[in-house]
Amino acid sequence: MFLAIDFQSDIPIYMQLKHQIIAGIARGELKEGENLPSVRQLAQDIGINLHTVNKAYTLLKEDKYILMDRRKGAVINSMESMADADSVTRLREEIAPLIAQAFCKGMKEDELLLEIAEIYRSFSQGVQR
Amino acid sequence: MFLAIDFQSDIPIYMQLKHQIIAGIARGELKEGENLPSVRQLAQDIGINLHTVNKAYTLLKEDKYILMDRRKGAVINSMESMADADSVTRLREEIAPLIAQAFCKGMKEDELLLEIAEIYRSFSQGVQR
Amino acid sequence: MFLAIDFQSDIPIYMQLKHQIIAGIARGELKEGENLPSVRQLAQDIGINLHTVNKAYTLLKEDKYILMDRRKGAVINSMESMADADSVTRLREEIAPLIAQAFCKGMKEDELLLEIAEIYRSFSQGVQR
Amino acid sequence: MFLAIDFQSDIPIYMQLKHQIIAGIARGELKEGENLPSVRQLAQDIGINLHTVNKAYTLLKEDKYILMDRRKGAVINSMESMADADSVTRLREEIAPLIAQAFCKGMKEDELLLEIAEIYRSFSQGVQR
DNA sequence: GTGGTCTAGACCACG
DNA sequence: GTGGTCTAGACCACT
Repeated sequence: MFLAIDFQSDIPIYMQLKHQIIAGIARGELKEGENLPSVRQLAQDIGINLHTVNKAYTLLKEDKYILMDRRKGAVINSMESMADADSVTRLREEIAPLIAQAFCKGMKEDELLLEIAEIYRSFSQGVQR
Repeated sequence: MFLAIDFQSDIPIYMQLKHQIIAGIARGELKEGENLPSVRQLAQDIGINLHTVNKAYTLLKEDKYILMDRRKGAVINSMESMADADSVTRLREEIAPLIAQAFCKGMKEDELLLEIAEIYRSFSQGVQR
Repeated sequence: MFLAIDFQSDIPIYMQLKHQIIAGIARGELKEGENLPSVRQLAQDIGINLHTVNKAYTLLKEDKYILMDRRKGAVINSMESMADADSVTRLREEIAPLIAQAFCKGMKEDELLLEIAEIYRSFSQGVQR
Repeated sequence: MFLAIDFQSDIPIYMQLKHQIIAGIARGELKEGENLPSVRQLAQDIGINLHTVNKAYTLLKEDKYILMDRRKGAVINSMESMADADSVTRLREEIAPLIAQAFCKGMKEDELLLEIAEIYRSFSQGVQR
């Protein structure tokens, strides 16, 4: 899987990392049981600090996307184990401001829903839940 | 309009302020040409520093939500003037990671679309575009 | 002569006023001996504060563009009386940063000179010096 | 690169800073990829507050002169990336009032063009575009 | 009285 | 050690 980090972005690197790994899971590029590179390895590959990768992995673990195994390192969790009502509530709160902005910026309801559906499908394709 | 700031949140105050004012516009509580309180006034009302309010106003101005009128202070812009292709592109990029998370967390496509539609309508109600 | 003030501009109103009156002189719309509206009149016409117009007139007088006559009010000065080596030196200092920006923004020398010449001619047309 | 700030000037310090850094780029003293000092470092060197330096850097970033790299701090952008049609339009509007003044102050067209060309060349010397 | 500028100092997020 | 955030207080430009 390819990770593209934008060092000029105002989104912290560890957050970009987290987002891209989740996207990889959603697209089915990272499957249950699959190993992520070691913290050291990934940090070196991207050219970032160890701590940064570590923070991303820690957050992914807290959100149940991965499991940290002392021997095998970071492993993708099963889709069933990821599901979590609390997270969905948090997502709802995070998405509302974006929708308000979309509305103000002139997006119609059906336009917005079409876009969202398109993005959703770009992920769910080929992933067994 | 009522502004509720969560001082414990990890979202910066100026960002919460920005979000809530945009939500106010989307809900039609703040209409074109209407004045926002002065930075000093609002800062005092909320109990924060005026520079924090100023930062929120500056961002809102850069994103065309408000105008800084030299005579009247901060004024809500017209919905037409807010529209902007660049912002929509930026929104798309911000929303994608949230949808990937929603998918992983077990939300079905129609569930998601239903939620989004609901939020959208909670805004667009009673606002003339 | 028509004065268009942008109340949203980051350029102070008195400065916009000054610029536009100088432009009027340069375009020959305001000729030597001609009267400017009274401070009161102009302030009311544009919908701004008395002090703001006053400040613009004061600056124009300091820079020799107009004469303040107790009986006749503000009067356009003669082009000969406006000339002033000091102002030219000040202009040079003000224009240099703009040229540095033009260069960085990719303007070629001949492009820049062509533009400047065009602007210059849009003024000098029909004005006797 | 040497930065000379005039604390008596009516031009804000952050603006002088911005101008001088742009001039440094135009003169080729600051090249693509080169690092600017950290806000703290520069603030201390000049003897001003770090927030003032920060404001200058933020403006330079918004105008594409520099990039804020999360790992390396402020970095000079490539000349190609600086180019931007909007900025050129804005420059045109800023330069027009100065030309009107130059005309009124008695500068002839060829005098003006000669001066501008001289300033332009003082910048473009030794800079690869 | 308004926003803009500058200073100053604190704490935190980031790398 | 870096920039980002927030607070606080001062002065000034502008209207």
